[in-house]
Amino acid sequence: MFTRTTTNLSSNSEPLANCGAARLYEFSYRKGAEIYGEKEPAEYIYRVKTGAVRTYKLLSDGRRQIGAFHLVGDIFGSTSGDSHRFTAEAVVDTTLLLMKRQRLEVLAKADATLTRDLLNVAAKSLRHAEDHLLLLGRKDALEKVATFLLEMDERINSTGAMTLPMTRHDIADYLGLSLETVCRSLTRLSRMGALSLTGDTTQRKITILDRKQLRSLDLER
Amino acid sequence: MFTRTTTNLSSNSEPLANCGAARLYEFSYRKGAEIYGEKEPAEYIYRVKTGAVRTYKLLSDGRRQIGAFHLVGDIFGSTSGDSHRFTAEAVVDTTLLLMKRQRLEVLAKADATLTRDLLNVAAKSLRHAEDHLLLLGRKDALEKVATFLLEMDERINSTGAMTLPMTRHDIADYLGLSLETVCRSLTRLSRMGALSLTGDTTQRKITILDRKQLRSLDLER
DNA sequence: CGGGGGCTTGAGGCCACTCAACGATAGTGG
DNA sequence: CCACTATCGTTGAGTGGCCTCAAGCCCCCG
Repeated sequence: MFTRTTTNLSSNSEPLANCGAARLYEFSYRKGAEIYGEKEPAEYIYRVKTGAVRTYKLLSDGRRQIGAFHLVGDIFGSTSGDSHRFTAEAVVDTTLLLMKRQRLEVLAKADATLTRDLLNVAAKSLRHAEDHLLLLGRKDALEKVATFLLEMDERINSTGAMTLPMTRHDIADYLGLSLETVCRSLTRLSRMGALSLTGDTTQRKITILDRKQLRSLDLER
Repeated sequence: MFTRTTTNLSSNSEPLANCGAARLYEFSYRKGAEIYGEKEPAEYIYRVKTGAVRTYKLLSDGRRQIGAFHLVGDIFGSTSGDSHRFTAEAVVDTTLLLMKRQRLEVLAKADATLTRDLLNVAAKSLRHAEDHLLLLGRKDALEKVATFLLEMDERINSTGAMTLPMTRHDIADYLGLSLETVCRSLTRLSRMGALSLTGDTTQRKITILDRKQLRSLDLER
């Protein structure tokens, strides 16, 4: 919850955890539902309670670029500007906690820790975007998919076994590929022994078998 | 300067302009000189007084992705984290104004406007990065170059006539293309009548002749 | 004057794209 | 219960856009 789930209030591990003073709202979205649209005024900050969210931009001819996936615990919508630059949609059925921006800013005036938290949230988004620039601009398909799998594993549970909430189409639009290329890259990685693909359409399960091999494709220095 | 160049202190137009209280340093860099390296501790915030700066990431095999160009007046290095995520280099001979991060943070504690400025600077970087994601992931070569020219025109003087400080190679690494493709795209745009290329190697001058045509290639909705 | 850096253009190849077909599963309504 | 449809994933065939390699030009500088 934006709230006191945690005993550790050190601002790094759980930013905005100590905001009991602000009113919290909870809201549920069906799979595919829009949470906010590009250019809408940014009224709330959100935290994922259950489910997953994608934020994206569109070109006028329909090409889509997903900027980020937000998983359980993630905070998003912190556009430090008046209006959103992305559209946000529920990837699966999703519950969010939301908090009024304005209220948060008022609180931040009196609370230096909260201010720092807000800056940290912004900085984290920036870091992610910057890493993604390198991926989109300079990595080939196999490298993109390998990087994606390592990112998701780390963010879901780091066990190497994951059931992805998003479709191949979503992954493709996140990585700047076609969905067919995502498929082919996964099969290739599977054939290389780096991972195993099990489950059917509704339960896409991926298990990382050889993390080392994936890391060798994820060659940031 | 980070200083009082401006009479308008409204935080939107000239963030961090009112920091007379903080000590300012001035430093010059030769063309190609490194300003800071990836993973170095982030000690300063910078503002371009004259010249231009590129910030980039490298893959271990040498592929480079330029994240942003910083022109006169731009503020950069505001990694709200301990260390830099990019390397910064002077594109041409450059003079920077710098200010200690730590000092700035101390001042920000007492000054809500300054805090807001810092958030705004971070937000602006984020916005730029997010726009660039769309470009890198979903635009073709001609669209990338058209978008680039419109961005540069707007940031330099909006007159349609500009002398770019960066090389074709820099542009390529910014747009996720090869330098040859950048060349070919420029020639194509020139042949289409959208712009004119004049000057020699040392004075790369580009004049936009048909802004409408460029905009139709820059099809964000 | 020779060398190096930057820009342009051409030739050819490859990677990722499009188009297409097919299998599997879930949901819907007769 | 069973077509019927829609959605998602996988795989193949063929194409095309961008990359690589290469050559040549111009300008500056030692």
